Amino acid sequence: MNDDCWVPPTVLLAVDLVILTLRESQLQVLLIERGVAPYRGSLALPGGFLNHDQEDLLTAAHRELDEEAGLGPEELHLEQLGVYGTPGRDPRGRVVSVAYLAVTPRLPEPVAGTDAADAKWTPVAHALSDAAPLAFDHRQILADGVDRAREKLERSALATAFCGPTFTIVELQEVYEAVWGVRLDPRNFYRKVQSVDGFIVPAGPTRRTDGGRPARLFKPGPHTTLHPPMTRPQGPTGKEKT
Amino acid sequence: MNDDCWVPPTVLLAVDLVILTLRESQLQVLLIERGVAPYRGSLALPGGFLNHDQEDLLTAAHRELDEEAGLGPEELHLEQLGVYGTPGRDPRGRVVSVAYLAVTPRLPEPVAGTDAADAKWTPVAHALSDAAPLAFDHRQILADGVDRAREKLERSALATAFCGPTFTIVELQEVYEAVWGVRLDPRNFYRKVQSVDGFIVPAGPTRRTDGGRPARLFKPGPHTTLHPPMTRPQGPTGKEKT
DNA sequence: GCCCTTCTTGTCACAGTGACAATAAGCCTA
DNA sequence: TAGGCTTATTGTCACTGTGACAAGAAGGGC
Repeated sequence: MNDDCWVPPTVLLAVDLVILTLRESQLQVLLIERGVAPYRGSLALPGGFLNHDQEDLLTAAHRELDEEAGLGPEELHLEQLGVYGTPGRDPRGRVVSVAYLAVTPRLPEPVAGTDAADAKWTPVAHALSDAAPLAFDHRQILADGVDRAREKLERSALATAFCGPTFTIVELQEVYEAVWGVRLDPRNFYRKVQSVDGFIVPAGPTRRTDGGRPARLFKPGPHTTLHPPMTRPQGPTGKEKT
Repeated sequence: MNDDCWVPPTVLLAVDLVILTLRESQLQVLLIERGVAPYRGSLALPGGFLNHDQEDLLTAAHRELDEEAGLGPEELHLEQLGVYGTPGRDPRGRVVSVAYLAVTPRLPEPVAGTDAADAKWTPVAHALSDAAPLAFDHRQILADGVDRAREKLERSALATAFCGPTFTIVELQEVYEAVWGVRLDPRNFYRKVQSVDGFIVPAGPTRRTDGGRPARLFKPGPHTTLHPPMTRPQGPTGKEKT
């Protein structure tokens, strides 16, 4: 009410990154092993505090992305996931963290020799299991990030962000299968994905082999929203209220 | 990097609320007229700083909801919208604001006699127009909130939050029409909305009149996610990339 | 009882989808 | 160089969900 004669409390602001990729047909996330307390030795999402008082949030996220994952501010899908600010989530004090979601194409090697050489790709299924307790509330953040990715696959062209500049339809299907955790019919997927307006466009007459008949190459189309949307099979578990 | 010998910057944390309702068949938002600088006299979203160092974000949002809108922490849909922390968005310093989205049933009167008697419902179309410049970056926050509501109407039972405990199908249709800004066929809407599993259930044999044939009453069903989803007409403007 | 209004139930053609068969195009081997 | 193997691409078919539109049902007012 009377903001005049009252000093509002301050908090520490951090950013955390959920960086997803596809490796060995599995959805994987980039985790680092913490070298300092708290949670020293635990796995955690890449992230850190704001550098200075005037640093923009998105800028900070990109900076961390570069520092901890060696991924420059290229055209890397980076989207705000949410804020996590429950008191007590960080033993160091009142830390409020802004989480971002990033998706990157298959990378041949885990980033190494960089600032944070201890960054390693980990299958999401393992990171979310009880076997690998993450630091802070990072398990929740990761779960939210994966959920977001699953949803966005339905209505946006996010799936192409998992692929390189060109890709085959089967590769695109593998993205959907890995992220959604389902099996899809190649024939129907082929038909469907091509009927979505502006999703993917043929990339030259090029081809690539793989054992059987060579597959056509495609690249991301002009549209980022999908019409009609890709529909996820298996009537999602109709959650009950309350 | 070396978190040890370095003091991370602190910021001021605030919450802002986008409170939507339906009045006179229009989507309206609750705005307050600011009584103090900065932006004194301008319209703004309800909101404020954290009360104390240990206050939870959601708690703070509910507190503001009560203080500025007189809406208790009843079963009011309150959902995190995003973080707005661009440096310079608030002349008072580095203020990072967490925005929440709330939806409430038709209220007979603008909240009055309360703490913030200057709160008033404003049609969203007007609040987003150039005619009524909002304080800070609240226009952007409002736009994001409305977008979110539009999307959630498709796949969640959010529409029922605009209605009272019981409602007719026509009333529900008015929600969709107002939020989406479209006209829907009553016959198809009637069929569709009833075929969605667990969306709405009949509320006793009760009825209510309105001039013509009395309409059946319904209440929210057990499911909060819609299958199949309500589809928004008019192929959304396929946005171009870049 | 008749008209007017609004709610509710049908009908019909058509697009989109899941299930599944058949063909095409390379490589590999004999 | 003719199979044979593997994988990609093209079809087919039945069925569901949807948009467009007509017809019937249930009150209120005169």
